[in-house]
Amino acid sequence: MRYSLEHKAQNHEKILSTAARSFRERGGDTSGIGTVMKKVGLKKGGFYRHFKSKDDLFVEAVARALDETGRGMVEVAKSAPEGQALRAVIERYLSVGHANSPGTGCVRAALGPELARKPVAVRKRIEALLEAYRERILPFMPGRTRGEKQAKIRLLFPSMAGVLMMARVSPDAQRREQILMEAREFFVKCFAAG
Amino acid sequence: MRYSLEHKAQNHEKILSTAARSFRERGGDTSGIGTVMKKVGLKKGGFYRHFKSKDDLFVEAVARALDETGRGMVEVAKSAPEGQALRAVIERYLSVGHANSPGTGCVRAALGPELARKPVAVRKRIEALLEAYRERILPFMPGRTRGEKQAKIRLLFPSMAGVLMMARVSPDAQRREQILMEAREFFVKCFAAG
DNA sequence: TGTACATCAGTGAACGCGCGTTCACTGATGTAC
DNA sequence: TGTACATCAGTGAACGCGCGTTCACTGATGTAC
Repeated sequence: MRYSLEHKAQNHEKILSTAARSFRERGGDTSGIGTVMKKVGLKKGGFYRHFKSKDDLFVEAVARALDETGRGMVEVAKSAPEGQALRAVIERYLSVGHANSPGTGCVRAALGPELARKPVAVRKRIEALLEAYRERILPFMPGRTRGEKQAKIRLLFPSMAGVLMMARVSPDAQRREQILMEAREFFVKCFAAG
Repeated sequence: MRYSLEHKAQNHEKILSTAARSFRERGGDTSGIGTVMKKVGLKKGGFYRHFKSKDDLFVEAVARALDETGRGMVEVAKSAPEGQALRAVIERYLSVGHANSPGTGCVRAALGPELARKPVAVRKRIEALLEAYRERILPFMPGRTRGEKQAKIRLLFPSMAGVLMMARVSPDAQRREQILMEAREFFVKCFAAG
């Protein structure tokens, strides 16, 4: 049967947000279309009324995830006390909460190596999404020139992603907290000094 | 037919080293036993005379990879000029060569999120392997106490892994080089100052 | 306003495919006597 | 030293399974007249 335009938009949205979470939680290769569609409450055959292919969904899910987490970071920065924006961003990124919730967290830490393995065409699209993310963070970055700020962001976020990713490997919650704490101190000192 | 003990040891070794490379290049989920065995020159059925399961191979391959890259880092450190050991390690880790050869490179940057998704039992084994890696690097780390040195290593390597991993996402070779160069400067300044 | 028709989101079954794993079998090597 | 036998690495075929994708079909909704 036919459904209303609103109905379709709602399901499209559900598939996208479910995939964005599932990919980050399980990895793109381990997270199947069938599983995603089941969570949405549809049969997997219906998937192709919404997306061209799984690869297509993957890139859109990455886009969605980067948009949401980027927005989250901007919110954190904006609600921080005067001059503490970047510190707040770093502390949020390297929080225990972020480490324990990969499904709603940073794409870099959840899917980094997978992104690196994608064909160049896909990596170009992803690079553009990462660029947009950096652009949002730029206003909260110290530095004299625009280029200097960008360089710092290109260093800070991948570094933090690496720490977060490896903290997630640790089976010991206390150790994990300790690593994150030390990393927060370090990155705040190096990037948000003052 | 039966084969000599030496013959078996050789094939075991071949499977392990081929898997260690293949997993890092393609990811553990995307790299099948069939593919690995074909590269070795055997049929996939023969795999189970050498390993209990794919999971078993995965952990052993990670162990092998960490051992080899750890040894490589120690070699780099030892052949560096007086007082330049850690600088040499950082420069090797964040080299273009390392970025372009994930198959022979650091497990963290190639498989990090995948490791984080493994069950606790597996993560405990991997944590022990990472601990052994850190232990090897320890002598080249500045710091007053053993704990201080360990803390620095736990921060430095995951951070570098994140940068390397994200540099690999960049489709532009020049941009990739630039990021790595800036990161080398940064980490040398912060960890191997002097 | 009422009627006829086109649209198309979702279903359910099927497709070929590669996966990890199992198993009966082979036959040269290692071992026991 | 020579013979009989056990071992077991590797083969090849098969297993069930879930994957991404396709497609004929359904039928309520949106559209045209």
